[in-house]
Amino acid sequence: MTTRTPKKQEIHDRELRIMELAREMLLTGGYHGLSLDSLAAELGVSRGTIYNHFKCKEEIILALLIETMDRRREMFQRAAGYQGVPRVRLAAIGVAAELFVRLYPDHFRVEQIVKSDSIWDKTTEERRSLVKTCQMQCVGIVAGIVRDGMAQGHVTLPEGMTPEALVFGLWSMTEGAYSIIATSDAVKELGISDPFRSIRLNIHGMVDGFGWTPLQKDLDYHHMMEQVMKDVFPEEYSRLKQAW
Amino acid sequence: MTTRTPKKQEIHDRELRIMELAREMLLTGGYHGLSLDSLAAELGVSRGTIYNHFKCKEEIILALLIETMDRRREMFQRAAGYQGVPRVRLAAIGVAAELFVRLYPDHFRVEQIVKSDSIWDKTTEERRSLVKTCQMQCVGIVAGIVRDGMAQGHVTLPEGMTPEALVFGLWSMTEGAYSIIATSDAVKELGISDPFRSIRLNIHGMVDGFGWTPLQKDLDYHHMMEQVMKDVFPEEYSRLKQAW
DNA sequence: GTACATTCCTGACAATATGTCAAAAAACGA
DNA sequence: TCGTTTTTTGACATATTGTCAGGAATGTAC
Repeated sequence: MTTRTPKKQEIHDRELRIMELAREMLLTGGYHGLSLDSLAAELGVSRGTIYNHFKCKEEIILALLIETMDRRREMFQRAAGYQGVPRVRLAAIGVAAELFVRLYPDHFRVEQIVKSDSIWDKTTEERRSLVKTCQMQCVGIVAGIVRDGMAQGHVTLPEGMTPEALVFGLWSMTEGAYSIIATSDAVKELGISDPFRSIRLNIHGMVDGFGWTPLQKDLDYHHMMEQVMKDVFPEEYSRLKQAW
Repeated sequence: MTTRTPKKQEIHDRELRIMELAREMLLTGGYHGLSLDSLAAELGVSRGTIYNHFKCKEEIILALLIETMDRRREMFQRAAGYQGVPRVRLAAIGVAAELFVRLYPDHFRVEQIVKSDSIWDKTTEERRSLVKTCQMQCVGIVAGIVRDGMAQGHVTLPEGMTPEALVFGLWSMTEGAYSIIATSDAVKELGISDPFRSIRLNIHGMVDGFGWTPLQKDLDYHHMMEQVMKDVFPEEYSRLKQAW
């Protein structure tokens, strides 16, 4: 199916190379660093050929975003399947989120660009809906764990608060934290040596605040998260340790 | 001092008009919506004149960012001066943050653009340091309240967690939430009718999680925040109500 | 009021983008 | 091998940022 004809194969391979190179350029030079002129030159094709693969520059960026978003969803799914009480499974999601952002730090660069620019008008409905689907699935996975916790009587949310609202809080905190870490050197100047640990502590505090058992003081979450890494994300874990 | 000569006054006035119009264009069309060509045309001057005011397009954007950041810092300062126990003062900061983002929704648009684009190289050191100073001052104000709470024995942070780390968590959550609200319609689809309320609940939960007294259940924070609005931000409050 | 100095404004110019498309080239199929 | 289809090309149209020499307006001294 992949190698129907040599030509098809060549085109398919080129698309991969376009995205690889585009990600590199975007990472080093931001939106303006991704020049279709240089991209085409570097690839040894004309600019017209690039437009045969993608309708416009923005479509390339969105394709890059979807690529990593998909990877994150896959990691979330694996984490959610971890054996244990719901709160531990929630912590496993945290492990996945942190591993993801540390393994693919350029993902946030791309996300920022997508958020800042009014690129949505130019892109195809198909790709846009892919982004949204991916987002909602991630939220759904986490909300499912919250529901499990409630069903098992481990946590009761305040009046008028839905599981999705709690997930929204978790999502906001991680999203905001990673964005601040990536774009500001404020964290260093605040004397925060390990911002990821800070966020973990904050999230543990928040979950504790809703009385979700077992509470932080009754379980060694730090040790547990190490375990999750080794059990669920062995490959990613070793890759991260190599990089550091 | 302001009206030294008619000419100086004219130039000064024009700078205000440039920023006003630039903000408008940036808000409606993002980074690319701000075209110096149209800007100059609309203002009835040549593009060269714009460059007499600002070194480059990015400087205009940064100037806009600083303008609103300054306004937020001023609001934070007022909130921190509210009479009450530290936790209530912290809630007052929350009121300020929420009022700010609702009164100046375009601020986040500008912030996203600044974060996404590699504009920092092009801008002057002077403006860049203004941004950072403003950030650090906001954090400092909130961290001071946390320190007050600790000094008065209302809260004890976990081993190895600094007041700045807690502020980092609060900052992340609000930053992330406002960014998600502004750029994704996910919140609506999640059935979250009032995302600002959701964030308030999450933050209350988090502060509760650290055992900061008086706890949420012992004080009517909802009523208290209404009071803060009327006491500390009467003008902003009425302006918000008008807009809605 | 006039002449001179200074400041300010202009619009053409260079450089660099993106996106389009007719025509050329290559690949395919019988 | 030859006609058909697909793919690639590069010139073109259009738009944008930033520069700068020269000209216009303004301020100043007498």
